[in-house]
Amino acid sequence: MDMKLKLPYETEVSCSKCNLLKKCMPTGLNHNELTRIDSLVSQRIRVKRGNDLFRFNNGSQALYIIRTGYFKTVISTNDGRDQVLGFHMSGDSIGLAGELSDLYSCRVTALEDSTVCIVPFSNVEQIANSINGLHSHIRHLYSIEINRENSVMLFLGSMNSEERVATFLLKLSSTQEEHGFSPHNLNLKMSRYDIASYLGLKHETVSRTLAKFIKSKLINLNLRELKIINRVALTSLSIDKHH
Amino acid sequence: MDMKLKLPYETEVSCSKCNLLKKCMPTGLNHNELTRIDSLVSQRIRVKRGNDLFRFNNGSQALYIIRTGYFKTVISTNDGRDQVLGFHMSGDSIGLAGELSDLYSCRVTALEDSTVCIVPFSNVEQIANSINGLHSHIRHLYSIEINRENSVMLFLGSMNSEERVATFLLKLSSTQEEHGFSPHNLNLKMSRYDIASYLGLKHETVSRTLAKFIKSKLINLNLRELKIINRVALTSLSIDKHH
DNA sequence: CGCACGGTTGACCTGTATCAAGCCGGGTGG
DNA sequence: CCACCCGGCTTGATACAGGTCAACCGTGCG
Repeated sequence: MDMKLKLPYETEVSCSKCNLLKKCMPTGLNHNELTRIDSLVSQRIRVKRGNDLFRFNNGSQALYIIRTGYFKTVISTNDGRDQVLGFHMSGDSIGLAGELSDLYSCRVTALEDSTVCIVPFSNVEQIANSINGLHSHIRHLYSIEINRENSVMLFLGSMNSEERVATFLLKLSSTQEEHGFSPHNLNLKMSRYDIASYLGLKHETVSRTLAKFIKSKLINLNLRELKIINRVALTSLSIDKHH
Repeated sequence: MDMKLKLPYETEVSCSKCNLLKKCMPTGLNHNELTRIDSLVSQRIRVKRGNDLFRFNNGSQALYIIRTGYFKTVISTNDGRDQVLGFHMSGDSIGLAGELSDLYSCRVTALEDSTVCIVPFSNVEQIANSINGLHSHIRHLYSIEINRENSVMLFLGSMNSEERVATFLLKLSSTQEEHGFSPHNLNLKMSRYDIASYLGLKHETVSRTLAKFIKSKLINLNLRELKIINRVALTSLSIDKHH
């Protein structure tokens, strides 16, 4: 199950040369600090599609930063219920929850072949004081995560199925755009089941809602290739009636 | 609206003499460190029931630690929809989300007269390096919050109304117990509307579900005085079938 | 004292779940 | 290379949980 493959892999790069650096570390580091950054990362691993990026239940206490690929995080109860908590792509940090409650188990599954940098908090602790803004950067990562979860709670708690799906698609689209991809053509990495779980719906409802969007010419959809063709209408369906 | 009342108030105490210290700061501080802790708190304020503990949208960047009282956090969209994100009592930290997204506005409302200590992160930044474990303690606070939100997403995403209400009551009960109160007699500080919003239900549904619980002798209820009389049955209704 | 708001309960309606059947595409083994 | 199968997905028919609308009551605040 735990199919972390050790290096080497072709994309092995130091942090200081990584093009994700500005997303994953504080900005404005001087040369001195930059050279220290590399020592934060204890490991760079590959995770193959369908496999879990495991977090040992206690004490792991590391930040997992996605270099390439796509993940979902899933919480499950001991009576077997699952809930997808989120999707994550390159530049995102996961593992912030740290020590987990004993009530639930949480796993992080690769939805495509991925590479991940592991930053143990103990390393952060050791050198953070000598790197300007690293602590507040970590805090920033946390607050991003909390804000993300807040908006998930919002749609889980108060939106109907159309609003949920529309919001989901728009969010996906803007994330794509931030990563330099087209905001109109989405390549869904997750199954309808994953989407359904994430949105608190059943997969049939997701299918039907997407079908409705197709019929009313808001989107085109072929398998997992989705094209947004009427963003305005989609936005007016979603909860955030802005831009 | 922003009814923070300045000191003095009778419960004015230094951190080092505060009985919440072990909950709100790292444990095992030496005397030297203890004396520094007080300088973390920039202000201790009162918030009267019904008033908001405001957070200025950007840059506030402070930790609000509840000394006494009870709060709810609410997110609202610009189209007027509200979602209660959580309830908080003494010892809890709020404001971890820090800078908020521009999409939603978030407020923290006192459900009873309360007192709050304000710890600006800038103060933390200044002295954290000289206090052992403060940084990791702050991280711990974040991870508590994230875990809390995860479990909210779980019931918002996958539970029916009975499970939601049962889980809610049991969670309330165990929180009470942790604070040294009876786990059987709950004094609900929040309205049915608040509960409903939190649980992603309508207030009528909350009422009816509670009525069902009363009829089947799981609880007694009079206004906001709630007594758990069949905890086992309640637990078997809730999602976590453990202890 | 009275009013407004929180809460309960009933009757009815609807959105989403549930159950079921069938399709398609990709991966596997013969 | 083809056939098969399985899992992901769609679509339809039906059921029901929870939402909606409405009336009413109690209580606590002004």
